[in-house]
Amino acid sequence: MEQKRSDIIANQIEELIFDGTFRDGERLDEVQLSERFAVSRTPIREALLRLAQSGLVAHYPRRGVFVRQPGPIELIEMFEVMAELEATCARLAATRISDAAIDELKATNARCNAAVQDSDTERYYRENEQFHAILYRESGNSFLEQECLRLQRRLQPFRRTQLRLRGRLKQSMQEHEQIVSALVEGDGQAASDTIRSHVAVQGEKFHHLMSRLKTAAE
Amino acid sequence: MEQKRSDIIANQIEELIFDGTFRDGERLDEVQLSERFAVSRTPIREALLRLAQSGLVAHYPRRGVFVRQPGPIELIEMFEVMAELEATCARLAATRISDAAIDELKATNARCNAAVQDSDTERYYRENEQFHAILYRESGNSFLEQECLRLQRRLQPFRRTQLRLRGRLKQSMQEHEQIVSALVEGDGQAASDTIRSHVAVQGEKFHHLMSRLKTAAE
DNA sequence: AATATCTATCTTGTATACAAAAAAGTTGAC
DNA sequence: GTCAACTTTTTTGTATACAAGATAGATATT
Repeated sequence: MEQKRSDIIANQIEELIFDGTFRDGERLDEVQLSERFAVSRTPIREALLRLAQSGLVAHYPRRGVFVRQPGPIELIEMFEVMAELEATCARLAATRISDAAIDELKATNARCNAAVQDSDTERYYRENEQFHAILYRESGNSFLEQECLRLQRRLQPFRRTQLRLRGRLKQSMQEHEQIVSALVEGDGQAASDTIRSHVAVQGEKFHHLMSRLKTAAE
Repeated sequence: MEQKRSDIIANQIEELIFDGTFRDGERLDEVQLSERFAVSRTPIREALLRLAQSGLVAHYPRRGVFVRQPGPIELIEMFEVMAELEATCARLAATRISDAAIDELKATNARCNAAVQDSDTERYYRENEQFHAILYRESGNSFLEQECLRLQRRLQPFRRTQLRLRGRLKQSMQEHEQIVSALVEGDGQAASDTIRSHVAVQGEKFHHLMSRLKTAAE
Protein backbone atom coordinates (compact mmCIF):
# COMPACT_ATOMS: atom_id res chain seq x y z
CA MET A 1 0.00 0.00 0.00
CA GLU A 2 1.77 3.04 -1.31
CA GLN A 3 1.44 6.46 0.22
CA LYS A 4 0.28 9.62 -1.50
CA ARG A 5 2.41 12.70 -1.46
CA SER A 6 -0.32 14.60 0.38
CA ASP A 7 -0.22 11.99 3.18
CA ILE A 8 3.51 12.40 3.59
CA ILE A 9 3.10 16.17 3.64
CA ALA A 10 0.34 15.93 6.23
CA ASN A 11 2.68 14.04 8.53
CA GLN A 12 5.46 16.53 7.94
CA ILE A 13 3.25 19.51 8.69
CA GLU A 14 2.05 17.69 11.81
CA GLU A 15 5.68 17.30 12.85
CA LEU A 16 6.32 21.00 12.23
CA ILE A 17 3.40 21.86 14.50
CA PHE A 18 4.60 19.47 17.21
CA ASP A 19 8.16 20.77 17.19
CA GLY A 20 6.98 24.35 17.45
CA THR A 21 7.92 25.59 13.98
CA PHE A 22 4.29 26.56 13.48
CA ARG A 23 2.86 28.16 16.60
CA ASP A 24 -0.62 28.03 18.01
CA GLY A 25 -2.98 30.34 16.14
CA GLU A 26 -0.58 30.78 13.22
CA ARG A 27 -2.09 30.80 9.78
CA LEU A 28 -0.80 28.14 7.38
CA ASP A 29 -0.51 29.72 3.97
CA GLU A 30 -1.09 27.30 1.11
CA VAL A 31 1.30 29.05 -1.26
CA GLN A 32 4.09 29.29 1.30
CA LEU A 33 3.68 25.62 2.17
CA SER A 34 3.65 24.62 -1.49
CA GLU A 35 6.96 26.47 -1.96
CA ARG A 36 8.45 24.91 1.18
CA PHE A 37 7.56 21.40 0.05
CA ALA A 38 8.17 22.15 -3.65
CA VAL A 39 4.77 20.92 -4.74
CA SER A 40 1.61 22.57 -6.02
CA ARG A 41 -1.23 23.74 -3.81
CA THR A 42 -3.30 20.63 -4.47
CA PRO A 43 -1.48 18.13 -2.24
CA ILE A 44 -1.02 20.88 0.35
CA ARG A 45 -4.76 21.46 0.47
CA GLU A 46 -5.45 17.76 0.83
CA ALA A 47 -2.95 17.53 3.67
CA LEU A 48 -4.47 20.53 5.45
CA LEU A 49 -7.98 19.14 5.09
CA ARG A 50 -6.80 15.91 6.68
CA LEU A 51 -5.20 17.77 9.58
CA ALA A 52 -8.38 19.80 10.00
CA GLN A 53 -10.36 16.59 10.38
CA SER A 54 -7.99 15.25 12.99
CA GLY A 55 -8.40 18.50 14.92
CA LEU A 56 -4.81 19.67 14.74
CA VAL A 57 -5.74 22.73 12.70
CA ALA A 58 -8.96 24.70 12.35
CA HIS A 59 -10.30 25.36 8.90
CA TYR A 60 -12.42 28.48 8.48
CA PRO A 61 -13.96 28.40 4.99
CA ARG A 62 -12.61 31.08 2.66
CA ARG A 63 -10.40 32.43 5.43
CA GLY A 64 -7.70 29.85 5.84
CA VAL A 65 -6.26 27.19 8.07
CA PHE A 66 -4.92 27.99 11.52
CA VAL A 67 -2.89 25.93 13.97
CA ARG A 68 -5.10 24.92 16.83
CA GLN A 69 -3.25 23.58 19.85
CA PRO A 70 -5.53 22.35 22.60
CA GLY A 71 -5.58 24.53 25.70
CA PRO A 72 -5.18 23.12 29.21
CA ILE A 73 -8.89 22.46 29.63
CA GLU A 74 -9.19 20.58 26.38
CA LEU A 75 -6.05 18.61 27.19
CA ILE A 76 -7.49 17.49 30.51
CA GLU A 77 -10.65 16.49 28.70
CA MET A 78 -8.69 14.49 26.17
CA PHE A 79 -6.68 12.72 28.86
CA GLU A 80 -9.93 11.96 30.66
CA VAL A 81 -11.31 10.28 27.54
CA MET A 82 -8.02 8.47 26.92
CA ALA A 83 -8.14 7.14 30.50
CA GLU A 84 -11.65 5.82 29.96
CA LEU A 85 -10.84 4.20 26.64
CA GLU A 86 -7.76 2.51 28.06
CA ALA A 87 -9.71 1.42 31.14
CA THR A 88 -12.17 -0.28 28.81
CA CYS A 89 -9.30 -1.95 26.96
CA ALA A 90 -7.92 -3.28 30.24
CA ARG A 91 -11.28 -4.58 31.40
CA LEU A 92 -11.90 -6.39 28.13
CA ALA A 93 -8.32 -7.61 27.91
CA ALA A 94 -8.53 -9.20 31.36
CA THR A 95 -10.82 -11.89 29.98
CA ARG A 96 -9.43 -12.08 26.47
CA ILE A 97 -5.66 -11.70 26.70
CA SER A 98 -3.44 -14.57 25.56
CA ASP A 99 -0.45 -15.98 27.46
CA ALA A 100 1.77 -14.88 24.61
CA ALA A 101 0.57 -11.30 25.00
CA ILE A 102 1.20 -11.42 28.75
CA ASP A 103 4.80 -12.35 27.96
CA GLU A 104 4.94 -9.52 25.44
CA LEU A 105 3.80 -7.04 28.08
CA LYS A 106 6.40 -8.32 30.54
CA ALA A 107 9.12 -8.12 27.93
CA THR A 108 8.10 -4.59 27.00
CA ASN A 109 8.14 -3.59 30.67
CA ALA A 110 11.64 -5.05 31.00
CA ARG A 111 12.81 -2.98 28.04
CA CYS A 112 11.10 0.04 29.59
CA ASN A 113 13.06 -0.49 32.80
CA ALA A 114 16.28 -0.95 30.87
CA ALA A 115 15.65 2.33 29.08
CA VAL A 116 15.17 4.06 32.45
CA GLN A 117 18.48 2.59 33.66
CA ASP A 118 20.24 3.87 30.56
CA SER A 119 18.45 7.23 30.84
CA ASP A 120 17.34 6.68 27.27
CA THR A 121 14.15 8.73 27.38
CA GLU A 122 13.50 8.37 23.69
CA ARG A 123 13.49 4.62 24.00
CA TYR A 124 11.45 4.80 27.19
CA TYR A 125 8.68 6.68 25.42
CA ARG A 126 8.68 4.19 22.57
CA GLU A 127 8.50 1.14 24.83
CA ASN A 128 5.87 2.78 27.02
CA GLU A 129 3.72 3.41 23.98
CA GLN A 130 4.26 -0.16 22.92
CA PHE A 131 3.00 -1.40 26.32
CA HIS A 132 -0.21 0.54 25.90
CA ALA A 133 -0.58 -0.48 22.27
CA ILE A 134 -0.46 -4.15 23.27
CA LEU A 135 -3.27 -3.49 25.73
CA TYR A 136 -5.36 -1.88 23.00
CA ARG A 137 -4.82 -4.88 20.76
CA GLU A 138 -5.64 -7.40 23.49
CA SER A 139 -8.97 -5.72 24.13
CA GLY A 140 -10.09 -7.89 21.23
CA ASN A 141 -11.97 -4.90 19.80
CA SER A 142 -10.24 -3.62 16.66
CA PHE A 143 -12.35 -0.49 16.48
CA LEU A 144 -11.50 0.38 20.08
CA GLU A 145 -7.86 -0.34 19.30
CA GLN A 146 -7.87 2.09 16.38
CA GLU A 147 -9.58 4.82 18.39
CA CYS A 148 -7.03 4.42 21.16
CA LEU A 149 -4.11 4.60 18.76
CA ARG A 150 -5.59 7.72 17.21
CA LEU A 151 -5.96 9.52 20.53
CA GLN A 152 -2.61 8.25 21.78
CA ARG A 153 -0.99 9.76 18.71
CA ARG A 154 -2.79 13.03 19.26
CA LEU A 155 -1.69 13.25 22.91
CA GLN A 156 1.83 12.05 22.29
CA PRO A 157 3.56 15.45 22.25
CA PHE A 158 1.90 16.49 25.50
CA ARG A 159 2.83 13.28 27.29
CA ARG A 160 6.46 14.01 26.56
CA THR A 161 6.38 17.45 28.14
CA GLN A 162 5.14 16.23 31.49
CA LEU A 163 6.65 12.78 31.93
CA ARG A 164 9.92 14.35 33.07
CA LEU A 165 8.48 15.21 36.47
CA ARG A 166 10.56 13.72 39.31
CA GLY A 167 9.54 10.34 40.66
CA ARG A 168 6.90 9.85 38.03
CA LEU A 169 8.90 7.36 36.02
CA LYS A 170 9.38 4.88 38.84
CA GLN A 171 5.73 5.10 39.88
CA SER A 172 4.65 4.67 36.28
CA MET A 173 6.64 1.47 35.99
CA GLN A 174 5.12 0.11 39.21
CA GLU A 175 1.66 0.77 37.80
CA HIS A 176 2.57 -1.11 34.64
CA GLU A 177 3.45 -4.14 36.75
CA GLN A 178 0.25 -3.84 38.75
CA ILE A 179 -1.69 -3.86 35.49
CA VAL A 180 0.08 -7.00 34.27
CA SER A 181 -0.62 -8.72 37.59
CA ALA A 182 -4.31 -7.84 37.40
CA LEU A 183 -4.47 -9.17 33.84
CA VAL A 184 -2.74 -12.42 34.82
CA GLU A 185 -5.33 -12.90 37.56
CA GLY A 186 -8.12 -11.99 35.18
CA ASP A 187 -9.22 -9.15 37.45
CA GLY A 188 -10.79 -6.76 34.97
CA GLN A 189 -11.91 -4.29 37.59
CA ALA A 190 -8.44 -3.92 39.10
CA ALA A 191 -6.73 -3.66 35.71
CA SER A 192 -9.30 -1.12 34.62
CA ASP A 193 -9.03 1.04 37.74
CA THR A 194 -5.25 0.98 37.76
CA ILE A 195 -4.85 2.05 34.18
CA ARG A 196 -7.55 4.70 34.49
CA SER A 197 -5.67 6.53 37.20
CA HIS A 198 -2.37 5.73 35.49
CA VAL A 199 -3.47 7.66 32.42
CA ALA A 200 -5.64 10.26 34.13
CA VAL A 201 -2.78 11.31 36.38
CA GLN A 202 -0.96 12.52 33.27
CA GLY A 203 -3.76 14.93 32.62
CA GLU A 204 -3.78 16.01 36.24
CA LYS A 205 -0.04 16.58 36.31
CA PHE A 206 -0.34 18.61 33.18
CA HIS A 207 -3.07 20.62 34.81
CA HIS A 208 -0.85 21.41 37.79
CA LEU A 209 2.03 22.27 35.53
CA MET A 210 -0.13 24.67 33.57
CA SER A 211 -1.56 26.41 36.63
CA ARG A 212 1.94 26.91 37.95
CA LEU A 213 3.13 28.36 34.66
CA LYS A 214 0.11 30.59 34.52
CA THR A 215 0.64 31.83 38.10
CA ALA A 216 4.32 32.43 37.42
CA ALA A 217 3.47 34.49 34.37
CA GLU A 218 1.17 36.81 36.25
CA MET B 1 -19.63 30.17 9.11
CA GLU B 2 -20.31 29.31 5.51
CA GLN B 3 -20.01 25.84 4.09
CA LYS B 4 -17.84 24.73 1.22
CA ARG B 5 -19.32 22.92 -1.74
CA SER B 6 -17.15 19.89 -1.01
CA ASP B 7 -18.65 19.68 2.50
CA ILE B 8 -22.17 19.68 1.12
CA ILE B 9 -21.21 17.02 -1.40
CA ALA B 10 -19.62 14.89 1.32
CA ASN B 11 -22.89 14.90 3.22
CA GLN B 12 -24.85 14.07 0.08
CA ILE B 13 -22.58 11.15 -0.80
CA GLU B 14 -22.90 9.97 2.80
CA GLU B 15 -26.65 10.04 2.40
CA LEU B 16 -26.43 8.07 -0.85
CA ILE B 17 -24.42 5.41 0.94
CA PHE B 18 -26.87 5.27 3.83
CA ASP B 19 -29.94 4.97 1.62
CA GLY B 20 -28.33 2.16 -0.36
CA THR B 21 -27.77 3.95 -3.66
CA PHE B 22 -24.11 3.09 -3.34
CA ARG B 23 -23.64 -0.46 -2.13
CA ASP B 24 -20.96 -1.92 0.05
CA GLY B 25 -17.75 -2.54 -1.90
CA GLU B 26 -18.86 -0.36 -4.80
CA ARG B 27 -16.22 1.87 -6.35
CA LEU B 28 -17.00 5.59 -6.32
CA ASP B 29 -15.79 7.00 -9.62
CA GLU B 30 -14.63 10.60 -9.39
CA VAL B 31 -15.70 11.48 -12.91
CA GLN B 32 -19.14 9.91 -12.55
CA LEU B 33 -19.69 11.73 -9.27
CA SER B 34 -18.51 15.02 -10.73
CA GLU B 35 -21.07 14.61 -13.53
CA ARG B 36 -23.81 13.66 -11.08
CA PHE B 37 -23.18 16.72 -8.92
CA ALA B 38 -22.31 18.96 -11.88
CA VAL B 39 -18.98 20.06 -10.44
CA SER B 40 -15.37 19.36 -11.25
CA ARG B 41 -13.36 16.54 -9.75
CA THR B 42 -11.71 18.80 -7.17
CA PRO B 43 -14.60 19.18 -4.69
CA ILE B 44 -15.48 15.51 -5.27
CA ARG B 45 -11.99 14.46 -4.28
CA GLU B 46 -12.09 16.61 -1.15
CA ALA B 47 -15.43 15.13 -0.18
CA LEU B 48 -14.18 11.57 -0.73
CA LEU B 49 -11.05 12.23 1.30
CA ARG B 50 -13.22 13.44 4.16
CA LEU B 51 -15.41 10.37 3.98
CA ALA B 52 -12.32 8.18 3.92
CA GLN B 53 -11.12 9.78 7.14
CA SER B 54 -14.46 9.18 8.83
CA GLY B 55 -14.24 5.53 7.82
CA LEU B 56 -17.29 5.42 5.59
CA VAL B 57 -15.22 4.67 2.50
CA ALA B 58 -11.83 3.08 2.03
CA HIS B 59 -9.25 4.90 -0.02
CA TYR B 60 -6.64 2.76 -1.76
CA PRO B 61 -4.03 5.09 -3.26
CA ARG B 62 -4.02 5.17 -7.08
CA ARG B 63 -6.79 2.59 -7.12
CA GLY B 64 -9.84 4.46 -6.02
CA VAL B 65 -12.38 4.90 -3.27
CA PHE B 66 -14.70 2.08 -2.25
CA VAL B 67 -17.78 2.04 -0.04
CA ARG B 68 -16.89 0.29 3.15
CA GLN B 69 -19.87 -0.64 5.27
CA PRO B 70 -18.91 -2.14 8.61
CA GLY B 71 -19.60 -5.84 8.90
CA PRO B 72 -21.44 -7.37 11.89
CA ILE B 73 -18.25 -7.82 13.91
CA GLU B 74 -17.14 -4.24 13.41
CA LEU B 75 -20.63 -3.01 14.23
CA ILE B 76 -20.65 -4.87 17.52
CA GLU B 77 -17.25 -3.39 18.26
CA MET B 78 -18.50 0.10 17.51
CA PHE B 79 -21.58 -0.32 19.69
CA GLU B 80 -19.34 -1.64 22.46
CA VAL B 81 -17.23 1.53 22.29
CA MET B 82 -20.34 3.73 22.05
CA ALA B 83 -21.70 2.04 25.18
CA GLU B 84 -18.49 2.73 27.07
CA LEU B 85 -18.32 6.37 25.97
CA GLU B 86 -21.94 6.96 26.94
CA ALA B 87 -21.40 5.18 30.26
CA THR B 88 -18.58 7.60 30.94
CA CYS B 89 -20.85 10.53 30.06
CA ALA B 90 -23.48 9.28 32.49
CA ARG B 91 -20.99 8.77 35.30
CA LEU B 92 -19.55 12.25 34.87
CA ALA B 93 -22.97 13.83 34.35
CA ALA B 94 -24.24 12.36 37.63
CA THR B 95 -22.07 14.80 39.56
CA ARG B 96 -22.13 17.68 37.11
CA ILE B 97 -25.64 17.87 35.65
CA SER B 98 -27.73 20.99 36.24
CA ASP B 99 -31.37 21.05 37.33
CA ALA B 100 -32.25 22.71 34.06
CA ALA B 101 -30.71 19.84 32.13
CA ILE B 102 -32.63 17.30 34.22
CA ASP B 103 -35.82 19.09 33.16
CA GLU B 104 -34.60 19.02 29.57
CA LEU B 105 -34.10 15.26 29.77
CA LYS B 106 -37.58 14.77 31.22
CA ALA B 107 -39.14 16.95 28.56
CA THR B 108 -37.31 15.08 25.82
CA ASN B 109 -38.48 11.79 27.28
CA ALA B 110 -42.03 13.08 27.29
CA ARG B 111 -41.75 14.01 23.61
CA CYS B 112 -40.24 10.59 22.96
CA ASN B 113 -43.26 8.95 24.55
CA ALA B 114 -45.63 11.17 22.61
CA ALA B 115 -43.91 10.15 19.38
CA VAL B 116 -44.38 6.49 20.31
CA GLN B 117 -48.10 7.14 20.93
CA ASP B 118 -48.39 8.80 17.53
CA SER B 119 -46.34 6.03 15.91
CA ASP B 120 -44.13 8.81 14.56
CA THR B 121 -40.91 6.81 14.28
CA GLU B 122 -39.03 9.62 12.59
CA ARG B 123 -39.73 11.92 15.49
CA TYR B 124 -38.97 9.15 17.97
CA TYR B 125 -35.48 8.72 16.53
CA ARG B 126 -34.88 12.44 16.64
CA GLU B 127 -35.98 12.85 20.24
CA ASN B 128 -34.09 9.74 21.29
CA GLU B 129 -30.91 11.16 19.79
CA GLN B 130 -31.60 14.41 21.56
CA PHE B 131 -31.85 12.59 24.91
CA HIS B 132 -28.44 11.07 24.40
CA ALA B 133 -26.98 14.32 23.10
CA ILE B 134 -28.02 16.09 26.32
CA LEU B 135 -26.20 13.41 28.29
CA TYR B 136 -23.05 13.96 26.24
CA ARG B 137 -23.24 17.68 26.88
CA GLU B 138 -23.84 17.28 30.61
CA SER B 139 -20.72 15.15 30.97
CA GLY B 140 -19.02 18.53 31.18
CA ASN B 141 -16.31 17.25 28.84
CA SER B 142 -16.60 18.92 25.45
CA PHE B 143 -14.09 16.61 23.83
CA LEU B 144 -16.00 13.56 25.03
CA GLU B 145 -19.20 15.18 23.82
CA GLN B 146 -17.78 15.64 20.33
CA GLU B 147 -16.47 12.09 20.16
CA CYS B 148 -19.87 10.77 21.19
CA LEU B 149 -21.68 12.83 18.59
CA ARG B 150 -19.26 11.62 15.95
CA LEU B 151 -19.81 7.97 16.77
CA GLN B 152 -23.55 8.45 17.24
CA ARG B 153 -23.72 9.89 13.74
CA ARG B 154 -21.73 6.99 12.35
CA LEU B 155 -24.00 4.39 13.98
CA GLN B 156 -27.23 6.23 13.23
CA PRO B 157 -28.26 4.21 10.14
CA PHE B 158 -27.71 0.93 11.94
CA ARG B 159 -29.69 1.96 14.98
CA ARG B 160 -32.67 2.56 12.75
CA THR B 161 -32.62 -0.90 11.23
CA GLN B 162 -32.83 -2.70 14.53
CA LEU B 163 -34.92 -0.46 16.77
CA ARG B 164 -38.06 -1.80 15.15
CA LEU B 165 -37.81 -5.06 17.04
CA ARG B 166 -40.95 -5.82 19.07
CA GLY B 167 -41.06 -4.62 22.63
CA ARG B 168 -37.77 -2.81 22.40
CA LEU B 169 -39.33 0.64 22.29
CA LYS B 170 -41.16 0.35 25.61
CA GLN B 171 -38.13 -1.13 27.34
CA SER B 172 -35.95 1.57 25.88
CA MET B 173 -38.19 4.27 27.33
CA GLN B 174 -38.12 2.62 30.74
CA GLU B 175 -34.34 2.63 30.66
CA HIS B 176 -34.35 6.32 29.82
CA GLU B 177 -36.39 6.99 32.94
CA GLN B 178 -34.12 4.83 35.05
CA ILE B 179 -31.18 6.88 33.80
CA VAL B 180 -32.85 10.16 34.71
CA SER B 181 -33.67 8.81 38.20
CA ALA B 182 -30.07 7.77 38.74
CA LEU B 183 -28.87 11.20 37.64
CA VAL B 184 -31.33 12.95 39.96
CA GLU B 185 -29.98 10.89 42.84
CA GLY B 186 -26.43 11.55 41.74
CA ASP B 187 -25.77 7.83 41.46
CA GLY B 188 -23.06 7.76 38.80
CA GLN B 189 -22.55 4.01 38.98
CA ALA B 190 -26.23 3.24 38.40
CA ALA B 191 -26.57 5.77 35.59
CA SER B 192 -23.42 4.45 34.00
CA ASP B 193 -24.41 0.78 34.20
CA THR B 194 -27.92 1.41 32.95
CA ILE B 195 -26.85 3.32 29.88
CA ARG B 196 -24.04 0.89 29.12
CA SER B 197 -26.47 -1.99 28.76
CA HIS B 198 -29.02 0.32 27.15
CA VAL B 199 -26.60 1.04 24.31
CA ALA B 200 -24.80 -2.32 24.23
CA VAL B 201 -28.07 -4.17 23.78
CA GLN B 202 -28.45 -2.45 20.42
CA GLY B 203 -25.23 -4.07 19.29
CA GLU B 204 -26.34 -7.42 20.68
CA LYS B 205 -29.71 -7.24 19.00
CA PHE B 206 -28.01 -6.40 15.78
CA HIS B 207 -25.75 -9.38 16.27
CA HIS B 208 -28.71 -11.71 16.67
CA LEU B 209 -30.43 -10.20 13.69
CA MET B 210 -27.35 -10.72 11.55
CA SER B 211 -26.82 -14.32 12.62
CA ARG B 212 -30.43 -15.09 11.82
CA LEU B 213 -30.12 -13.49 8.39
CA LYS B 214 -26.91 -15.36 7.76
CA THR B 215 -28.44 -18.71 8.83
CA ALA B 216 -31.48 -18.06 6.66
CA ALA B 217 -29.27 -17.38 3.65
CA GLU B 218 -27.39 -20.65 3.96
C1' DA C 1 -5.93 -23.24 -25.87
C1' DA C 2 -3.68 -21.07 -22.03
C1' DT C 3 -0.58 -17.90 -20.36
C1' DA C 4 2.51 -14.21 -20.48
C1' DT C 5 3.94 -9.90 -22.15
C1' DC C 6 3.29 -5.79 -24.50
C1' DT C 7 0.26 -1.98 -25.62
C1' DA C 8 -3.70 0.98 -25.30
C1' DT C 9 -7.02 3.00 -22.32
C1' DC C 10 -8.71 4.55 -18.20
C1' DT C 11 -8.28 6.60 -13.62
C1' DT C 12 -6.03 8.75 -10.13
C1' DG C 13 -2.60 12.27 -8.48
C1' DT C 14 -0.58 16.70 -9.33
C1' DA C 15 0.05 21.15 -11.61
C1' DT C 16 -1.79 25.20 -13.44
C1' DA C 17 -5.48 28.49 -14.64
C1' DC C 18 -9.41 31.00 -13.46
C1' DA C 19 -13.26 32.95 -10.37
C1' DA C 20 -14.90 34.81 -6.32
C1' DA C 21 -14.46 36.34 -1.76
C1' DA C 22 -11.79 38.45 1.88
C1' DA C 23 -7.97 41.48 3.35
C1' DA C 24 -5.30 45.40 2.70
C1' DG C 25 -4.29 49.72 0.87
C1' DT C 26 -5.75 54.22 -0.96
C1' DT C 27 -8.32 58.15 -1.57
C1' DG C 28 -11.70 61.36 -0.28
C1' DA C 29 -14.94 63.64 2.86
C1' DC C 30 -15.80 65.66 7.25
C1' DG D 1 -6.38 63.78 11.63
C1' DT D 2 -9.91 60.18 11.54
C1' DC D 3 -13.17 57.43 9.55
C1' DA D 4 -15.48 55.52 5.68
C1' DA D 5 -16.11 53.97 1.06
C1' DC D 6 -13.84 52.42 -3.00
C1' DT D 7 -10.09 50.05 -5.34
C1' DT D 8 -6.34 46.92 -5.51
C1' DT D 9 -4.19 42.88 -4.02
C1' DT D 10 -4.08 38.61 -1.94
C1' DT D 11 -5.91 34.14 -0.99
C1' DT D 12 -9.07 30.55 -1.09
C1' DG D 13 -12.25 27.52 -3.88
C1' DT D 14 -13.12 25.38 -8.26
C1' DA D 15 -12.17 24.07 -13.05
C1' DT D 16 -9.16 22.30 -16.37
C1' DA D 17 -4.80 20.35 -18.11
C1' DC D 18 -1.18 17.19 -17.75
C1' DA D 19 1.56 13.11 -15.85
C1' DA D 20 2.01 8.64 -14.18
C1' DG D 21 0.32 4.44 -12.45
C1' DA D 22 -3.17 0.73 -12.90
C1' DT D 23 -6.41 -1.95 -15.47
C1' DA D 24 -7.86 -4.29 -19.41
C1' DG D 25 -7.32 -5.90 -23.94
C1' DA D 26 -4.65 -7.73 -27.77
C1' DT D 27 -0.99 -10.30 -29.60
C1' DA D 28 2.48 -13.64 -29.51
C1' DT D 29 4.60 -17.76 -27.72
C1' DT D 30 4.63 -22.36 -25.76
